[in-house]
Amino acid sequence: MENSTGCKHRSLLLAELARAQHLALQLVAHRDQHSPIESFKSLASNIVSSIDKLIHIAGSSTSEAKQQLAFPNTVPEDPLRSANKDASAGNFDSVFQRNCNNLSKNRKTLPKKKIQVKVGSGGVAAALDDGYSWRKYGNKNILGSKHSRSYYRCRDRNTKSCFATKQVQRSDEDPRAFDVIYQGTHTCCRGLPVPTTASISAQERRQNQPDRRLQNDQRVQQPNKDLLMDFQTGMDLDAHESSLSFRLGSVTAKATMPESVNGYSSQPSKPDNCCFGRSPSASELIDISGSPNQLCFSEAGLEPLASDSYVSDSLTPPNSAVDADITLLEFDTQFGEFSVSCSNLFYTM
DNA sequence: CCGATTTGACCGAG
DNA sequence: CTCGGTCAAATCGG
Repeated sequence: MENSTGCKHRSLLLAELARAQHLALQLVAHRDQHSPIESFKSLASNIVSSIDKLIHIAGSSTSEAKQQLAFPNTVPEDPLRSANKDASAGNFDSVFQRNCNNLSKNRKTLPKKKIQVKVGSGGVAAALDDGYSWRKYGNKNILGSKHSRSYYRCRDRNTKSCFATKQVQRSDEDPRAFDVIYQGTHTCCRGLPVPTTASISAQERRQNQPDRRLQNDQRVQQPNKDLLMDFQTGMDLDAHESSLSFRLGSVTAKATMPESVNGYSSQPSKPDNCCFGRSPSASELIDISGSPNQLCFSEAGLEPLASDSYVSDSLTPPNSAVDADITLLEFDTQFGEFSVSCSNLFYTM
């Protein structure tokens, strides 16, 4: 239940979000009109200020909400991806250059996506299997926690420079639950995940699937990029109603953020926000979190960046006022409905 | 032998 | 100084 303070916070937040959106759109317009760099900088500065305000508003509610507001339910952008985009953009911003230079140093401060998985009938392995291939690189006893935390990084870290990492720790409250913290997005396009299954340590894989080579062969799947490319423009983000509408093929849909997002309360067991529509009886789950799949504000509203344009375009200042990562498309093959999980809604300058 | 995990050491942030 | 995150040598197992 939301109290009056919560309502007030929400109103403030939404108003400030609307302002930030307006500024962002102005920024885009300035780009196209080839306005002087000073006005561009001024707008950028205002947007930064607006975001700062947003963080403070959220922060006055809870400190956790503060982080949630800055990077709501997010699988954060991979630092390497930033570096690549930076490089391809040629000149850009020193902030991203620093990200590139201080990859490991900044990782700690990167936004995280925390989820909680429960061990079901499939066992620990199935509960923790997210379809990606991880290599354990550390284990640590955490102060105040009964269970140690395991550190994993993507197996393609060296071969494909995929810097995605995750931490797995058994919950103190519920021994059947695991807290999983993801950092960075996969650039390896490996393992396309059926969300109901998921990631396990190599040790756990061995325990359950003795033939590792077979496992390795099976895990290489390609993301459904065709669907991503079919994602059409015509989106509209309504900051006042916290909704996102868009079309996919002939289907028009509207997503409304749940209370947990609007009220900035934390619900680790329900990491996906922006979901909508009825629960499909026959659904096809497509996780595209490993793909470049950002939405980008433009004059036309909120629209997706095509995979191919992602690297070169999405971090160039004029084109990237507001981004959102889609991590999950849920398509109901029976009813033609689908839902989108926006793991990220953030500003890039 | 090779690849993966374990584990103590190290480093940086707070 | 403490603690979380990472490194890398040692160890394990197929």
